Amino acid sequence: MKTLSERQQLILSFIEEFIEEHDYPPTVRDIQSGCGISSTSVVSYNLDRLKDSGALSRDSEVSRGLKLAGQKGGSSGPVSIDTVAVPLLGTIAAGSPFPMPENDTWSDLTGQELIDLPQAIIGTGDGLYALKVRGESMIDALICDGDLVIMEQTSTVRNGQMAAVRIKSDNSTTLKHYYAEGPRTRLEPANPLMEAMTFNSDDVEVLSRVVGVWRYLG
Amino acid sequence: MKTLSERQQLILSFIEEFIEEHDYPPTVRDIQSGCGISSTSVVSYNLDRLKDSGALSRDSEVSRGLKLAGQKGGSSGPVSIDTVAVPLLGTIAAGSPFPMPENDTWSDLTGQELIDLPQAIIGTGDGLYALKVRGESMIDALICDGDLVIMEQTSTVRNGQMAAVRIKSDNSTTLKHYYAEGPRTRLEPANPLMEAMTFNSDDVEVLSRVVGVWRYLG
DNA sequence: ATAATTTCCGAACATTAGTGCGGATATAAT
DNA sequence: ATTATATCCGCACTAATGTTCGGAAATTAT
Repeated sequence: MKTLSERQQLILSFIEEFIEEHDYPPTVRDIQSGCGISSTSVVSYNLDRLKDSGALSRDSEVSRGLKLAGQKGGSSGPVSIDTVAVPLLGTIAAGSPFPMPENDTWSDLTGQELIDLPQAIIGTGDGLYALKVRGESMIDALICDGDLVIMEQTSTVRNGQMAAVRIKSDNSTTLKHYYAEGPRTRLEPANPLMEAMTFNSDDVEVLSRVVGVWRYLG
Repeated sequence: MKTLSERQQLILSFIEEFIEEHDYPPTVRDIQSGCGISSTSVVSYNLDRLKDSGALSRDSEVSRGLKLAGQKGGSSGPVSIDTVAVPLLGTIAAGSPFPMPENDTWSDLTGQELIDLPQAIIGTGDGLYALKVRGESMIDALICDGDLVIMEQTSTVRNGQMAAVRIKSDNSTTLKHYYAEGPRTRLEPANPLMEAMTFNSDDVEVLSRVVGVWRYLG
């Protein structure tokens, strides 16, 4: 996709702010003066470019006929808050390969099932994805069948954080609290009743960080 | 306050629907044809009445310069979805009394901390409340320190559901899977490695049903 | 009934606001 | 350099749109 020019980004953010303030979209001339553009035709031109790029839709010959892409309709009824959509990439089960967001996969997330989580408890949601747990293989991590695990794709975690780690020597993947201790790395189950284990640091590979766990009991 | 005429209510609902569909307000003439009104001036007249009654605000000499009263500001960035606010009533820890939403408490929820959960995964949210877990006393239920437990106040649960139950004879409260088996009641820990226990049915009291568990690992 | 008030009508009117067009400038490709 | 291509400029044109106004019709008050 073509990148948006500086002016187009300016226009886009101006439209956002204008709607935020007035609850209706700006006119071409509002954008003109708001973005310091010399001619209305230039605004019109760039609006068409933005339309081509899919950033917004435009109703022809309609004043303020702008709609930002991804803008949800007005809401009544229950309260609305900001949420983040997290793609559900697959399931984890004992023995099965650990699903990871590959670069190829990211671009083709269309049709993926999405999990909506409140932004307040999840953060920005950048690089997050979700996995559904199958089976009881994660009992040590206090995670059971049916749980939804929210993960952040990263290879660096701080000590004490929970992560999906792969033990290269026996090609297994588990969720453990991670403690790098120089040449050795200690992996500690969430269940304090279980024993921790240590490995050579170059034998463990961090695949993703565990951000949260959601268990729903209908 | 003066009651709105039939035509004014019609106009009001038309504006709502129009915004719902287009994401920008209608023009005077949109309203005219949409509500079958003979003259634009009549629309303008009634818009002024609606403005007087506070039902909407109007920007003078601005096309589509309408804003419905009580309309939420437009949202950019993360998507907004319907959510349910659940009050956080307190904490559960080993030995401490189990917090329950008393009738008195419900009426005075002002200032209570609220947890927002997506309606899609929580349901209507009726009678729900949240508790924060302190300590490791719930390990058997695969629940650890810091977890947020979402509960529904009810005294009737179906077999297999997880509930907060009180054992009268020793005045303790735990979270267990509940199985009524005639005169005896079996309580089964979520952790399949642990043993189930059975009690006389009139010795166990169901306090609340466990709807969900949320674990956040910053 | 009569008067006062509200609501409606139709038709202009005056801005507001989207679009088109010739040409100037820039930016990228050959 | 030279051709394409993308942006920009100013201006005019026209459609879209809010407003005004005299008077009719309906509703309410006295």
